[in-house]
Amino acid sequence: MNLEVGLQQAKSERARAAICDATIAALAEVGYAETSLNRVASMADFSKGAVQHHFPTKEDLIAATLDTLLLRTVQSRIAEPKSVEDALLEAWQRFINTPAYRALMEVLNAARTDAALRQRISSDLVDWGKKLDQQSLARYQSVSGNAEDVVMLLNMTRSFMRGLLIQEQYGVTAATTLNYVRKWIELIAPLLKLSEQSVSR
Amino acid sequence: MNLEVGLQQAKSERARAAICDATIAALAEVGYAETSLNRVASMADFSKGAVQHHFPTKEDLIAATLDTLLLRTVQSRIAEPKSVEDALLEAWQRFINTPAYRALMEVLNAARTDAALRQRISSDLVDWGKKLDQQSLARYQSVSGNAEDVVMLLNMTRSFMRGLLIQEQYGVTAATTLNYVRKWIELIAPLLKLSEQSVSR
DNA sequence: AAAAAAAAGCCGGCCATAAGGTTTTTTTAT
DNA sequence: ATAAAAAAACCTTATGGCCGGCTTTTTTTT
Repeated sequence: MNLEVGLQQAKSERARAAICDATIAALAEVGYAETSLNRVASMADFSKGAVQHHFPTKEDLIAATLDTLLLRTVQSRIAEPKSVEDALLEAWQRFINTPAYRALMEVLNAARTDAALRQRISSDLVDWGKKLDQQSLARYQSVSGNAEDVVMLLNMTRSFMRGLLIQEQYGVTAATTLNYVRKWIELIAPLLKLSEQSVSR
Repeated sequence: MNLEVGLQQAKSERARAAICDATIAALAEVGYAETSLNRVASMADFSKGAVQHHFPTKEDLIAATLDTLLLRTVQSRIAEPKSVEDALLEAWQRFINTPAYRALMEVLNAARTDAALRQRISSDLVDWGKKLDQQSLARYQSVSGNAEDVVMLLNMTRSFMRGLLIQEQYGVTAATTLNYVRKWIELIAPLLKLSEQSVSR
């Protein structure tokens, strides 16, 4: 009767996932500095000891959370886009302008000044960047025929959207922000076209 | 003999400026969370008591520092630009890609999740945004003749550059980043032209 | 005497460790 | 093969060291 190989392992896995989810929520809501073990524990409905059992140090917790975050953003599939414009707008609405991406930015920002954390996560981030580039190449083509342009334009778009998230706070309405996104797309889209089979199953 | 109206006042003013400078450096180097009164005091070569005399609470310190930061970035004059391209590149190199701007972003990011701080600084930030918009209008014109476009394009440029600062950390070289900047300038420069008297003395 | 600066002390929250207790898995012995 | 024993994993609670922010008190300067 070993259908469920590792009842305990499964439980453990569930616990780790729940804790990482709570960490993401905390990062998005209160930022990196306030994302304490205490807070994460109470948000995940575990004791602090449980959290520390699964993730001995805070760095471990953050690194693990970042991994699930990166994985999630890469795996997020976009419904068959009709046009480049649609695809980019979707990217903003369902990929960047989300709590999860805000959590990601909190970690990135923290890593800027925390050398240990930066070292710990940098290789993951580099891999992630490469995956995103591959994804760009798979989904888009440059009208100029230059593959490098595709990667560049998509990275620029992500940069722009990240920048929007920061500006967001001071007197710029969501509608204005959306206008900026549309304008950006208007400028960029003519340089791109969708690949034939843009949906990879 | 009141030639020096407030000798003490002047000294106090100098102390405040030095403390704010130290705060900016701390924000840029170690981030918002680690910018403690202790650290600022030691960096500015004052006692903690002195810092707290001038800025009773951390919020006061941050708010004052932000003010000098905003003032400084607005006042930063750009040497008579030869072209739109030059002007935008200068904006990146001497305005955005600087420790001071990084310090500013630390405050902005902290304000996202710190309601009290956000409330405290929001009006300053809104004013700052307006000043930047005015500056954009004074320096640039849209080839379409539409003034709104100028404001929008310049704000988009700032967003994009902010986003570049974040990406900076993970495996993207400074040269690549500069390439992105150039590409963006290449895209939007044709939509803008310099105003006649772009230098307001 | 008033303002500025320095020093000292308190409070609270953070991360980390360690000592139990409970549940699951593995090993051993019959 | 199966039941008991041992080991391991999981989780809780308690504890301690540390540090940042705030307040109060003392000293220095003007």
